Amino acid sequence: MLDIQRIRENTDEVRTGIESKNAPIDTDTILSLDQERRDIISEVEALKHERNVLSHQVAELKKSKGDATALIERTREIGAQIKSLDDKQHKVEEQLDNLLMQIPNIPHSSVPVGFDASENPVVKEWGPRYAPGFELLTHLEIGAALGLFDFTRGTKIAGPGFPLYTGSGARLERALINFMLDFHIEKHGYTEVLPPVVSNRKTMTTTGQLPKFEEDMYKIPQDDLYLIPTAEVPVTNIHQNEILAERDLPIRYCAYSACFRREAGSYGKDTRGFLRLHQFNKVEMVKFTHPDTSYAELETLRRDAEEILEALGLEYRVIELVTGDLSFAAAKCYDLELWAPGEKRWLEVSSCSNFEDFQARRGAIRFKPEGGGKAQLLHTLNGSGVATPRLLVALLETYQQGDGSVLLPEILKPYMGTTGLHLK
RNA sequence: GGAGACGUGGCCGAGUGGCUUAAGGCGGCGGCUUGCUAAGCCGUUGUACGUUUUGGCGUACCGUAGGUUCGAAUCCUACCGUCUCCGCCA
Repeated sequence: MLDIQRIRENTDEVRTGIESKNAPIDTDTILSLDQERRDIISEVEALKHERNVLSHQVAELKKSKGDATALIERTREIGAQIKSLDDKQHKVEEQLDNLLMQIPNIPHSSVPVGFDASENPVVKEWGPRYAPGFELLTHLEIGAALGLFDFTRGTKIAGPGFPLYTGSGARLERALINFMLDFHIEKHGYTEVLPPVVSNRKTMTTTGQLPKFEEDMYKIPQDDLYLIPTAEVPVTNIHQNEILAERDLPIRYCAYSACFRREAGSYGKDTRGFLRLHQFNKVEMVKFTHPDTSYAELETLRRDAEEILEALGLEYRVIELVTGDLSFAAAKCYDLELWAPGEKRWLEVSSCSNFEDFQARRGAIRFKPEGGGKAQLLHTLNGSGVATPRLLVALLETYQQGDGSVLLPEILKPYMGTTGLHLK
């Protein structure tokens, strides 16, 4: 959510920013509702002040056995006016809130202006192109040969997009999760958390999934809960409605969670194998930072994700998102993409974003400045570190051998017990 | 799922319709003292919104939302949460 004061005082800047995200914005309606709201408040507060004064006079009169009938009559009238103005104020505020909640975050000034993903610049490329002297298989062919997963039975159990990992495939999935968690904890100083995989309406609203993207979520109506699309949601809300000490910033959490996405409207795209799933596993990093350091923290966040890919020896590139491709809540975002040699394409495995105070305002996440003064909103950031399904794809396809086996990087040995996945 | 108890400031805790501008304490902050010394004394203390001549002024906030009343932390209703006991359960 944007600061209403910012919309009021820098209307043009806000409008330009929103339009660069290809989102329409009706600032006129917002500003007139804002004005109406403030007018009502002034009026109702004057009436409440009068009522308070008169009520004290009633108390005095009653104490001295005087006649308070006229005063009581007047106060009763004021009460009725207050009630009607209160109702009006609630209605105006509801309309205003609804509009404000629909407005996306404004891109940071460093973000290149562009219409869509086709204009995203590549800002970094790393690693050698893997070119063995044999015909490369896709992860689906490798997995089928080695018995790593079973999409047919996953579909039987739950439906398409819900994968069943089997044997070494299940262990490899678990190994990757543990490897990434340990890496971030030990090398990058994150604190591990293991959050609920469901969240309530308020929590989903803080991070920006609601109210705009209700259709993208799995919902449990009986209990008014949603399955989380990413650990970003519960972890960012750890400090919802809290005031933190400035000296405790930045706070860095990493979390494993299963993630659930309906992917409504994306049928036909990437439906094969692991490329797009309704349920997948991801290690997520979340930061709570001082506003002055959030962009430096975005760079190290991205670096923390890159190091996972480098430790696994996988070729990757970094994309900077143009304004038109930025998500609703993000002010700036990098995507990390792995090269999948079997699929012969780049696969997005991480998204590292700075949300500035957009989520913090929705969730009332603040810090108290060291030298005293008012609590102010902090900045939230998050990045995948990283998502497993596409990581698994790139890993299998990169490390496949000519004989149908897969030779995994040494760094996974402590987690897998072996580096070789062989045909039975 | 059933029964009961309880939700008050950063924390503890008093408060049964107007003398609450939420007592008192702890903690924090500022100052004084420097032979009460792992101390003592004094002062101070939250959030949001509106308004403003930037000094203030006003309004609201005692789990949340309604209601009763001239007036609600206090009375009523619903909901949420915590704790205890019972039931069920990995």
